[in-house]
Amino acid sequence: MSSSKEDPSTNNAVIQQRIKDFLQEEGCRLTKQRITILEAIFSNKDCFHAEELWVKAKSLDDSVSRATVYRTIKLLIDGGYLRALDLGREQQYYDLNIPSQSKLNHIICKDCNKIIEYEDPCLDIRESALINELGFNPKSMTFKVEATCQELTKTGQCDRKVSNKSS
Amino acid sequence: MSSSKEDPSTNNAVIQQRIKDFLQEEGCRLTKQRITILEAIFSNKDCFHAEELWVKAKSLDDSVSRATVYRTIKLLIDGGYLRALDLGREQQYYDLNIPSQSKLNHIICKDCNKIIEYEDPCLDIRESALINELGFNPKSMTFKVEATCQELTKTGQCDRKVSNKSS
DNA sequence: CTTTATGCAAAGGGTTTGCAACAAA
DNA sequence: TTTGTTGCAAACCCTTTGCATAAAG
Repeated sequence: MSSSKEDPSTNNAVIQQRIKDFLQEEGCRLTKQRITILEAIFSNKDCFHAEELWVKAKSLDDSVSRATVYRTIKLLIDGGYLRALDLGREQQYYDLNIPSQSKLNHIICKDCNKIIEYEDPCLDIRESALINELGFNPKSMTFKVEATCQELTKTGQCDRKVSNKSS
Repeated sequence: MSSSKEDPSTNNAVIQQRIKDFLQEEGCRLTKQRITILEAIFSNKDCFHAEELWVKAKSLDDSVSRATVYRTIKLLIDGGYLRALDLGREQQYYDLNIPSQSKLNHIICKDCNKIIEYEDPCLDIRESALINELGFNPKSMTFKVEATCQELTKTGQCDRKVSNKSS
């Protein structure tokens, strides 16, 4: 019951199909660029920004332009399939907004610059209750932590960081 | 003991002086523009963005330019007196980074577009512990909630929102 | 006086948009 | 065919920066 791998609602192929259905219901066309961008999104583990997504999509189909990536991202956000994260000023980050896959909380490692997503249901429940007491109905919650890596501090390297010993 | 009004460390005039001292120690000059911008910052209740601060400062001294506002903000962030908030993509928000006054958590009201700051020590403690267990030393934490206003939903208006009955 | 700070306007950088060509359906 | 979509490049918007002038110390 705690395994989500068998849960069809978390199967990427199923979700991808659901998004395609959504697009068609909306009267949008399933262009090869949009399909490519979807594939690029699902090939990402966690969150990503537009430029990353464009590079990935472009590697799958060279005809994909930045503009289409931005337009598709907006489309998917409107449909509720992607979520914007506001993790930094430089560029917007996005991730899949599938309830069973959404990890609302982010650690930005100041050492390796990676963004680590993690879940904390306690946090969500507690904050929902608290916000509700303050007179609001929460629609989205994001928790961002900037941190340094203990492993890197202790051992001089960590799994997340590409080894910088050689070179 | 729970009153912070008498605590000299939270007295705006004292903090403002401390910032001036800091600037001089750093070899910076106390120009009238910087002093004006400081006054504008302290006349704000909660967080603000650069444009708001510029408008406020300009109303106090018409000679203050946007560039100087941005440069002063950066100076104060470097000194640890202001903090950048990353509440949205459009523009950067800032607030005073005085421990006793810092409210790390923000509700962005989707109805009135106001940003409400609130404190939740439990949240900070819990998350610090959790992040630490994950192998990180947290340096900064921000929690953002987008929400709708219950009062506005129920009564058609709320105190935060400027009345939209007339007009 | 010396040196830092300022205002202005132009440059940056991510994102959006107008438009003519293009391709789903 | 028809209508929505694309790529391109220009436009946008917030923020930063180069430079000549101004002013703090």
